Parts: sequence; structure tokens; C-alpha cells
Amino acid sequence: MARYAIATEDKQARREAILDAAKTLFLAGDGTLPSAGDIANASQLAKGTVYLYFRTKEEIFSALLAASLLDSLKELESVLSELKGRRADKVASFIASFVSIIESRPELLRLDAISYGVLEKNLEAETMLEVKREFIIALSHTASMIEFVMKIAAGRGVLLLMRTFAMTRGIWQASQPCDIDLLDEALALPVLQPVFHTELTEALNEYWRGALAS
Amino acid sequence: MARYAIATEDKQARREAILDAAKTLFLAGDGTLPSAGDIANASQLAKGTVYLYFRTKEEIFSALLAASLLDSLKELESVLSELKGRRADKVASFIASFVSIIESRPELLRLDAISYGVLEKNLEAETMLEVKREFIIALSHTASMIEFVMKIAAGRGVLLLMRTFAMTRGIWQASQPCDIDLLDEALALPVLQPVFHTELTEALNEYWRGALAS
Amino acid sequence: MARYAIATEDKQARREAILDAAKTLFLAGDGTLPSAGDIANASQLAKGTVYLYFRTKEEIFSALLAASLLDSLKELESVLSELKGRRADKVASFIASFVSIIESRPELLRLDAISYGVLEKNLEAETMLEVKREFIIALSHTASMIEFVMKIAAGRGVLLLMRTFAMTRGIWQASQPCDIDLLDEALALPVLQPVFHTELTEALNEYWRGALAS
Amino acid sequence: MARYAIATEDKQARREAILDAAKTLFLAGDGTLPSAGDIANASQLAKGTVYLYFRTKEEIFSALLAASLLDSLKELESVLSELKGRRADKVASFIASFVSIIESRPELLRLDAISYGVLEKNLEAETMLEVKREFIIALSHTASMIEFVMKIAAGRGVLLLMRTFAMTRGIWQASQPCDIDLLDEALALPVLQPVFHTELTEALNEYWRGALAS
DNA sequence: TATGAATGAGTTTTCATTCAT
DNA sequence: AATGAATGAAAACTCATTCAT
Repeated sequence: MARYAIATEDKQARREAILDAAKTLFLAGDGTLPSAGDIANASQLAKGTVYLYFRTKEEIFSALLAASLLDSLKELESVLSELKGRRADKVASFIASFVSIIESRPELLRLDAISYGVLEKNLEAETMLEVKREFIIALSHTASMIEFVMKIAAGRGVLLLMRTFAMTRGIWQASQPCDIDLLDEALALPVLQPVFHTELTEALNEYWRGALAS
Repeated sequence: MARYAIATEDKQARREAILDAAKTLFLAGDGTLPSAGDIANASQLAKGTVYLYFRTKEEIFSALLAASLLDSLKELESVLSELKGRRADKVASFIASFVSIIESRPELLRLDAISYGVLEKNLEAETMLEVKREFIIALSHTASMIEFVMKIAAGRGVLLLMRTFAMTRGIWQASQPCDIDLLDEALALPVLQPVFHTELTEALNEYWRGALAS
Repeated sequence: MARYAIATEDKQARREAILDAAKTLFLAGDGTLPSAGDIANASQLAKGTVYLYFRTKEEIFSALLAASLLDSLKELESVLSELKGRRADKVASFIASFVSIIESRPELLRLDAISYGVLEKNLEAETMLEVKREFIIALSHTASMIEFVMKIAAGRGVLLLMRTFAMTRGIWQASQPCDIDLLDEALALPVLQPVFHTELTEALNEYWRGALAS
Repeated sequence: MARYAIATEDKQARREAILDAAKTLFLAGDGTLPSAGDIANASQLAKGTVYLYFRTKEEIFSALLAASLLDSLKELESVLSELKGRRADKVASFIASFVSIIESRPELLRLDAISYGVLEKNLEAETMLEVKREFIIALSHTASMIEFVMKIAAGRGVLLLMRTFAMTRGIWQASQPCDIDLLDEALALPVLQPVFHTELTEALNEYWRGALAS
């Protein structure tokens, strides 16, 4: 890694190395963004080098979040393209896959949860815009597929998808365990510490049922 | 306000003064918790005095969040007790009121959005537990009313309420405008910067319709 | 303790209570002076009350140190008055008693060790002088007894006593264990972590032998 | 000094600069450790830079103390190697030199006096151990020379040296003038404010005479 | 390009002491 | 005399970012 990265592909590889290190560190950590120094160490690069590839620390994680989001959408599309059967079955299938996809990317919701208030600060306006733009395009594309596959009116797909993400975000935050296990009997109500997988699946099924009811 | 807060009521008043200052500062700010020093200044108190009433800065905002939440629930109950007509009407009415209540407390969702990752750290375990416990009790109470008023099976109320909050959280975050107004035509798609009020109302209606469909 | 102390003896008792609390706290602690608040709590008094009896926190510990010192001297005199036999025996006996006396007052050397650099600051000039004056008088008295009992030239007693204290101070500090027990084989040399009692006894015996050699 | 200290020697120089500044400030001060900010200013460096060279403020002074101590021992050895004549003369000479050496390093005893209670706290266990280990080795070496030069039984040298230091420490503390010059006639007794040089010389002579008396 | 040395702003909390009651 | 509410100074250390090499 200490050699000069001159070819475009080498540069790309170095970027990836930084992103990987950042992701690993973030997931291993306590929800706080790891320090730039730690990321540099973990990437086997000098601190200054990191700043050759990203303008700010937040940009790293913003990129990570964007990548996760786009990957999820891509995977979702691949799922969508395989759906068969009646609409109700497709929807159930879709939701099940959606939940799996989300769960297979733990960094996604953890980053999303702090994106307001942490990531959004210290982020160049341009960068954020760029990310949003990319996301919109990808989202629209997936939404179109949903409309097509589920036979939904044009324009509804994007709403359904956004609200699906919204519910996901909200339920994820509610599912986070306290650091402490002093949960006494009152807290034993599983309601307040729901199991993410189950809870999200149910909630999304309810939501889609309502959204598709004419 | 008495120069020296000796009577219990004076102490309470001073506590409120701090909370008020904190809320004002937070709402005026950029989503970051205002510094303890600023809160002290705004409350016309010395820095040390603030720490006589709250053990840490986070405790202040935790208290603020809890109060907002509990007040919302109380207001919600008052709404519930007035609902008349067929269930569908009651639901629509309830949702409309819910959205209004939420919007009338701007600090609620802003604090909630950073509660994971900022408030939860630096908060005594006990304090957090106490807050959660109170919240659970209040939530259960409101949930019971919902079950009663909407004629919903026992145990479903709390789920509906939790998911309602989840959707709210998620949509709020999606509705936050970027700091910048560089929104170009691509972002003009209102989808990604939805108007909170409208978007939430629709989403909740869809959700409740699905949830109540047998 | 909450009642008013009007009689002089009551005041004295309250003073003692504070001193006791301070001593207990100091000995239980980590070598730092306990906070004024803790002392007040431990004495069952309000913080303000403590300051009715002592002008500064340091004054409390200064008084404690002075009392310990004076008591030690008094006890030493009582030992001196009992000494019998040849001078060499008297000296050995005296040293043995001295070491015991010192060891029976753990606060003495602990306070003495921080007296330079902690106690001396934040102490009214007058107070410090007063303490020193008292100490000089007591020391001179004891020194006279030493001269008389040991048949030492006038004026030598005070020097011997001062140097005895000096050696004691120095050896005590050398005998303090590190907080850590990571002492590896190199540190196993007991020389550097001598056992206070033994080491002091030996050192003082050597010193006195030399001092008394004509 | 190079703007950027990249060469090892430049780094060493910067370290020295910090130590020098710290020493100067400490000696000019009131016995308290100067603040990290002040040290940085005096070294013409930024606060953060100081922390690139030392992990904590205490580490700076610990290094200073260690250096002083080791230098003293080295100088002492050089003195020892020159001693000539009968043992009694060697001892007297040695003591005289010892006192001079100690006096030529005013920071040594001042730091030593606060080492218990200030330096020992806030100091990494490892660091402290390392310092102690180095000191032990140097001390043992000097002790061997003493044994050789003075023809003392093996193992006695280290004891004599330790006790010499102990006496030095103790007498130094007793020799410290009050901040105030309100010394009235009672305190005029030079006993309690002895002149360090004279007092230490006498005391050490007495001690060594006793220690070497068979 | 890569490095890593240098920078310095930024903030919570403690606690001795005072003084209104 | 007693209380305890109020004060506000004081300081170590981190870490994102820059820039000399």
C-alpha cells in the first residue's frame, strides 16, 4: 500500500481500502465515527494520504452509506426481477427479501441513524447533493420496477419505496438495545425492544397491505 | 424568580428555566446539542448552577425529550377520548391529530433523531432506564385507549402505536431539507424532500388501513 | 450535630468532628485531600458550616498535621521519661518507640508528604506561622528532654530530633509502594521498596550512632 | 531548530526544548506543575505538539526528574572515581560533592518533593515502572562503586545510598522557607529554617560516621 | 503521491468558597 | 449559628485537517 497509486485502478483500490477500514472500524465501534487517524492506521496509510482520497472524514462515511444504499437497491431490483405469482405473494416475497437485504448490511442503518446530525454536518454541499442525486436516480429506477412488477400506478412506486425505507429506519431505531441489561420486568415487555427482523416484517406487511388496498 | 431557590417550587421553576433555555437554543441551532455554557448563559445562571439541577448536559435534553414525548401522549389521549363516529373516521381523525401534535413540538423529532448516538451516550444508565420506564407506562396507557376506542384486539394497540411512531421518525428524517438550497431540478422531485405534514399523513393512513384490515 | 453549638465546648466538639471526618476520608482516599463537600457530608454538617470552623480546606489538614505532630512529641516525651539504663540502650529504646509512634499515626507522614506543594498553598500566612511556632515550642521542649535524658550537649537535641524526622520523612517516601504490582524481577530488589519499619529502625540507629560518636 | 522535526535528532531536540521549558517554568513557579498550555507557549509550540512528545503532562516532569536523578548519579560516580586518601577523607569528600551536586540541580528535590501525590498519579503504570527500573540499575551501579571505593561490604552500598537520599529529601523539605518573611524572633531559631547546605552536610556526616562504625 | 509532524480550537465538569436565607 | 444554593475559574487532552518534506 505504500507504493504510489498512479493508475486509475490503483487509486480506486486505495479508495476501497479506506472505505473497508472505515466500515470495519465503524461496525466494531460504539456508533461514533472512528477517528481519521484510526482509519488511516487500519488502511495501512498515512493520515495525510486519506485526505488525498476524501476531503473530510464525513465524506468517507457518506460514501459508505451511499454505496450501501445503492447496493441494496441493486439487490432489490434483482429480487424484483425474479418475483412470480399473484401480487400478494410478490409483495410478501419482496418484503422478506427487503428485510434480509437490509439485515445483511448492518452499516446501512447504523450510518443512516446518525446521518442527520453527524454526517450532514461537515459535508460539502456539493458532495451531499451528488449523493442525493445518485440516490434519487437509483431509487426512481427501482421504483419503476416495483410499479411494473407489482402493477402499481405510475408514480406510486417511489412513494411506497420511500415509506418502506422510512418504516425501516424508524423500527430499527426502536429495536436498538440499551447498552445496559438492567431491563427489569417492566421493560420485559418485548414491545419496546422488539426483535428487528420480526417487527419490521410485520410492520411492512401491514403497510403494504394498506398501501395497495384500493 | 427568587434569587435563591429554596422552596421546592422555586427549584422547579429554575429547572424549567434551564429546560426552556436548552430547548430554545437547540431549536435555534444546527441540530447539535448546545454547550453547557450557552445554556447557563441563556438561563441567566452560572455554569455551575446548571449542574446543580442536572448531572450532565445530556440529562437536560433527555429530560426535554421525555417531557415532549409524555406530553404528546397525553394530548393524544385527550384526542382519543373525543373521537366519535365509525372506526374509519376515528382513525383518520386520530392520524390528523397525531400529525398536528407532532408538528406542534418541533423539538420532539429533532431530539429523537439524535437520541441514538448522542443522548444515549453520556447518560447515566439509571437515568435512561427511568426515562424508558416512564415512557413504557405512558405508552401502554395510550395503547389501551386506542384499543378501546378503535375496538382493536388487546395487545395490538401498543404495536400500532409503536409503528406509528416508527413511521413518523423515518419520514421526518427523510423530510429534512439539506442546509443548502442548491436543490437543482433533479431534486425538484418532491419525493425526496417531501413535505412532512402531507407525507406523514398519507403514509400513516396507508399503514393504519393495512393494519386494521382483517 | 444540627443544633447550634453555643458553648465553647460544643464548638470544640464540632471542630473535632470535622477533623475526624477529614482524617478518616484522607486515610481512606488516594493521597489527595478530600473535597470540602465530602468532609461536610461525613461530619453531618452543611458545607457552609465547615467554613465557620476553618477558613480554608487546607487549614483543616494543617490542623490535623499539627495535632498529629504535637501528639507524637507528647508521646515521645512520655517515652523519654521512662528510659533507663546505659545511653546506648536508651537510644535503641527511644528509636524503637519513635518508630512505633510514627507508625501508629498513618496520617502524619501522609500529610507531611504533601505538605510542601499542597498544604502550604492556600494557607494563610498567619495560620502557617502559628502552626510552626507551636511546633517549635513543642519540639524544643522534647529536645531538652532528649538532652537531659541522653546527656547530650545543650543545643544538640533539637538538631538530632530534626534530623531524625528528616530521615523518617525520606525513608517513608521511599517505602511507598507503587500502585501497581507489576514489579518484575528487577524491582524485586527489596532495597527500593523497603519495609518501612525495618528500614527506618536501621537507618535511625546508624544515624544516632554517628551523631553520638564524639 | 528545524520547522518540521523529521530527523531523529531534530525530534530529540524538540523533546529537549519541551523539557527545558517545563523545567524553567517549574522552577520559576510556586511548586505546582505548570499547565500544559504554558509549557507549549514557552516551547514555542502548539499545545497539541507537546502531546506528540509526551502522553501526559506528568510524563514531562517524570522525565525531568528521572534525567536529573540519573545525571546526579553519573556525576556522583565521576566524583567517586577520583577519591583518594583514607576512608574518612573519602567519605567527607564524597558528602561534600554530593551536596554540591544536589544543589546544582534545584529541580531535583522540588520535583521529588511532589512526586508522591502529584507525579505518581496521572502517570501510566508502564512509564513509572520504566523510570523506576532505570533508576534502580543506575543506583545499583553507583552503589557498587561506593562499596568498592569505600571498601564497604557488598550489599551495604545501596542501603547507604538510599538512606543518604532519604536524609537529603527530609532535610530539604525542612529547609524550605515559608513564602512569607514574617519570621519573628521565635522562628529566628535557625533550627527550623536551617540552611540547607550546612544542615545536610552535617547530617550526612553524622549518618555516615554511624553507618561505617563497625 | 505519500508521509506524518504540527496545529489549536473547543468543551465538560469539579469544587472551593461565598452569601442569601 | 447553620444551611445549602450559587458562583465561575480553571485546564487537560483530542482530533480533524493542513502542509512541509
